[in-house]
Amino acid sequence: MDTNLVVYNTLTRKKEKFEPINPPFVGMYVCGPTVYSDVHLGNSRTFISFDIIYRYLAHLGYKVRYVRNITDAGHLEGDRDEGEDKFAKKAKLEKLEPMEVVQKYTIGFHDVMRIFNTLSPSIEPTATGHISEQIEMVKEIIDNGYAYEVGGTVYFDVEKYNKDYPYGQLTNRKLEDLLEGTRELSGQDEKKGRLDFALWIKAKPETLMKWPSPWGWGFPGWHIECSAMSTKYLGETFDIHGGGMDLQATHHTNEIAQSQACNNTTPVKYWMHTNMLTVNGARMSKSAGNGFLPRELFTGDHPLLERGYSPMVVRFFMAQSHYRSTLDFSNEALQAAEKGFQKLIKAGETLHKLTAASESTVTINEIKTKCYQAMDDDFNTPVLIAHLFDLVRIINSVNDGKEKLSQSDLEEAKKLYQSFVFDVLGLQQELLESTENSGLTGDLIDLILNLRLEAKKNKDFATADKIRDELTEKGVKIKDTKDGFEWEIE
RNA sequence: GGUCGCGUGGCCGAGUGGCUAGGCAGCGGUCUGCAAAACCGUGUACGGCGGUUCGAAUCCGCCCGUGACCUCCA
Repeated sequence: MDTNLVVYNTLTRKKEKFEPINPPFVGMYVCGPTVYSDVHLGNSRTFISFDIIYRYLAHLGYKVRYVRNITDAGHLEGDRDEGEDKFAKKAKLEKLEPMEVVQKYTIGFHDVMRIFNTLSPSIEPTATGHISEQIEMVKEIIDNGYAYEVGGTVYFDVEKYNKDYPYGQLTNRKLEDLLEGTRELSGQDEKKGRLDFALWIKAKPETLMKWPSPWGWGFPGWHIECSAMSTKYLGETFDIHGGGMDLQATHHTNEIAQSQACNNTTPVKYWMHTNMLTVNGARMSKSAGNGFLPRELFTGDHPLLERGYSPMVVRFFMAQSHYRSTLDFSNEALQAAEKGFQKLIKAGETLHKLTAASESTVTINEIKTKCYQAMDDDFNTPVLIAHLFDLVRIINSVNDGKEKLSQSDLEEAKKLYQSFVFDVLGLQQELLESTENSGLTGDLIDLILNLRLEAKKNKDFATADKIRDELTEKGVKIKDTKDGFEWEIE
């Protein structure tokens, strides 16, 4: 199959035509969360971005195997292979078993993903579930001469590797430059090279999460899980590997080195990285303490938030910027997104009430072409949304009787709307009022508004306005129509 | 210090060597008893200074500002 899709490849720093290795199949691996704490909004952005990418690939007809891991072991506090285990630390803090920590935050992560309407990956493997695969991989790397063991810990020999392959390729750096930015080895260090990193780490007596291995009891290094699991489920070379930009320099660089050293082949054809979410211009991060939890955002329970914003508003807000751009968070920007989102969704409702004319006065096909062009250009969702607002204008104009759509164009418009708003962008209608509309409350509001209608007919505008003002104050928005009214609860 | 970005009208945010991005807000109009919604019209934006070019916000150079990574974080 042939498409016009072009993707930006971090590896080459260029946009490239997307040509999967085994079409129509596409293998995509995305680095998932380390489940030792709540995911914040910045994390969510990456997964929402890749959700849209996944959805669009599927929409184009690719058979995508989407693998997103759960890191539930082996992630140390520092990346110098000497810090405390993140799970053990959290477990101590919360007086839990490490696996209880894992369970708690895995469930929390899934909840957030569901609320944001992201599709589940095809496979969601865990590090602890693939210890033997990781051990096999480490053995292989040792056999190939790119790793060495010191007292139960196995290190990757970066300088050796760099003689054969470009270690700093992903971030366009030379080994010398990398070495410069690294501290000297201290007398106590057991690694040979300053850039060497652990593939397998010897357990200390107090280590809780540990497994037997050829090098004694220990646990895997952080990077090896992704190499092992991507190889297992997607093969030695697969199409897309994604993750946040912050993983590029260390995690992904090491991942490439490990896979290459083990399998003797380049692991990934297209590397894709999403940019950071910022707050007041600075990166949202756990350590900076400026990270929002999704829950705080929805309820507005955060000092920086004026009020809450719904999950779909947030999703729409994110889609309004390109995944490779930073996105800055502010109340003003969110409120603008909220209005835009509502406009888009309302037009969708209007679309289904339209009646067809004998012929069209506007063309839908042109917009459709532009929508595909936008997404084909490295998943350019902000441009896609701009075109969808052209469709919105047409829908509303037809509704106002100013433009006309033929039956076939009307069908085309519905299809277009469904495809891009719901299937690709993954937005949903948030009809909080729908249950209320059908209940007693709805009946009562209809009753009141019918009384108001009579007042209007009698030119008793004082009463009519009073009813409207008071209902508005209670959150019932009223729109008068030609021969009646519409209302909705805010 | 090294690597890579970014700087677009009131706010957010795309983009292209010459042709309207879009959303929100504002202003004027249509509609309406008045509103709301919708629609129409409206903004001569691209950090600064040079250079290339018939033409640059878009390419090049320098400068200023700012951010990310190089140390845990998507």
